[in-house]
Amino acid sequence: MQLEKLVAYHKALADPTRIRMLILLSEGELNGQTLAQRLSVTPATITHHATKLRAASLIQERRDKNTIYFSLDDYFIRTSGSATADLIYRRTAEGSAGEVDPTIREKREKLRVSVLKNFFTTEGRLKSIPAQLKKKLIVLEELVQRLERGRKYEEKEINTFIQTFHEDFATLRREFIMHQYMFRENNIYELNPPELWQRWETLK
Amino acid sequence: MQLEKLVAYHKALADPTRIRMLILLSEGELNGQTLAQRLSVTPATITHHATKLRAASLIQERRDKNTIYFSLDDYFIRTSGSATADLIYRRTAEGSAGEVDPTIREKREKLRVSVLKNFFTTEGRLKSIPAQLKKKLIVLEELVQRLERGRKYEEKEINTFIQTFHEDFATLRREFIMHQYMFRENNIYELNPPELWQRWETLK
DNA sequence: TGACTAATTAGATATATGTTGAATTTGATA
DNA sequence: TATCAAATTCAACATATATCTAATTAGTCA
Repeated sequence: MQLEKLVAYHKALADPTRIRMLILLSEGELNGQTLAQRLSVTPATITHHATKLRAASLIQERRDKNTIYFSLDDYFIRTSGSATADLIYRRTAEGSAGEVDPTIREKREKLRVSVLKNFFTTEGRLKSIPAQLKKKLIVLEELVQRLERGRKYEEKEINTFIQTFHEDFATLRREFIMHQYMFRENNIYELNPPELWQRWETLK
Repeated sequence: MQLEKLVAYHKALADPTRIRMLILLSEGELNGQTLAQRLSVTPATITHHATKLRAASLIQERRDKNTIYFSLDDYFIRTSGSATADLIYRRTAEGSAGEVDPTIREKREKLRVSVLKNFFTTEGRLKSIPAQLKKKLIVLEELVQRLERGRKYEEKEINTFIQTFHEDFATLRREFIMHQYMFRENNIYELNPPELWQRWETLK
């Protein structure tokens, strides 16, 4: 049955330790001992979780001597669009060391300007929602920065806000959440701190 | 913490009853009693699951007199790209009654021809993977129909097959799975029956 | 072969969760 | 107000699962 596979997939991702495992693996392959140490659990626990992640085709293994190295299954890495993959993949995009090459910064700014020019009308309305993730994020960030930090918004307010730019408020509202620009609780929306935003600059 | 939300989301979808609930709701809103009956559980169980689905923003509620009607949160409906949303949303796309307006059929054929023409070279190679879901599905279907029904493929075979059309075999292989054209078990790939395929014709 | 290391398995425990029937609450209506 | 229907809460149970320690297996290398 088909249903069961879906459930198994979500079960695999329904545990904090396993997600943290995937996040660690997104920076490169690691063996069981190391994973155990980094996650403060025993090797037995790693084996347990590895079994489930493997069953869901989320990780792969490679053996070298006595040691088994785990890594993300490319099957999984490729995803962007699921919030989960976002969280895990985002970190790999940019090395945690800061400092950006000035040439790179220039390029980014150029891209940003060009996206804004192409996707917004002269009146400032959004012509269409970019399909390409990087461009979409530029647009989302552009919109979201017009919201007030720390203020709580009703769903209706958000809808109205979005509609001044684009008719499809449901999609955009959802994208705000998915890419961590906002969060919602009991239908109240609020801006996330920018550290949590999915930033387009970090995508390769 | 951010991690916890992700986990909660996956937990919400990590139960067969809840997924079946969402599938039922994809055909329209239903109240608790009806859901209970359709799923062969008690109303208490529905309340329990509804609480979790609501917490994950997957359903909405509307009250009419004494009765509460549940429906999918548009937040969720919009998704396409996650296999889960695929499974749930697919059913809503085309009314189960068959028969398609011949004008519509013509339009579809035109779109298909145009996509094939635009995305394939004259040598039959794939120029690029369409970003738009509908077009992507046309391309995927075009590729996948060249595979043999009922035959089991090694991962390497699939890679080789795909590479005759496009270099990025990892992405395409993944798309085959995501959109239900194939399934895999222990790294053996096999075609799904066409009834399971995500068909582009059913997208509006 | 024997010593060593990484991984896995097995058994145990605590916690989480899906389900139910019974009791309670909520809202509508006669 | 009394009554009815739908939903929710509560208490109980069974099952699943995350984690650990200890024992075992697998594989390497001197």
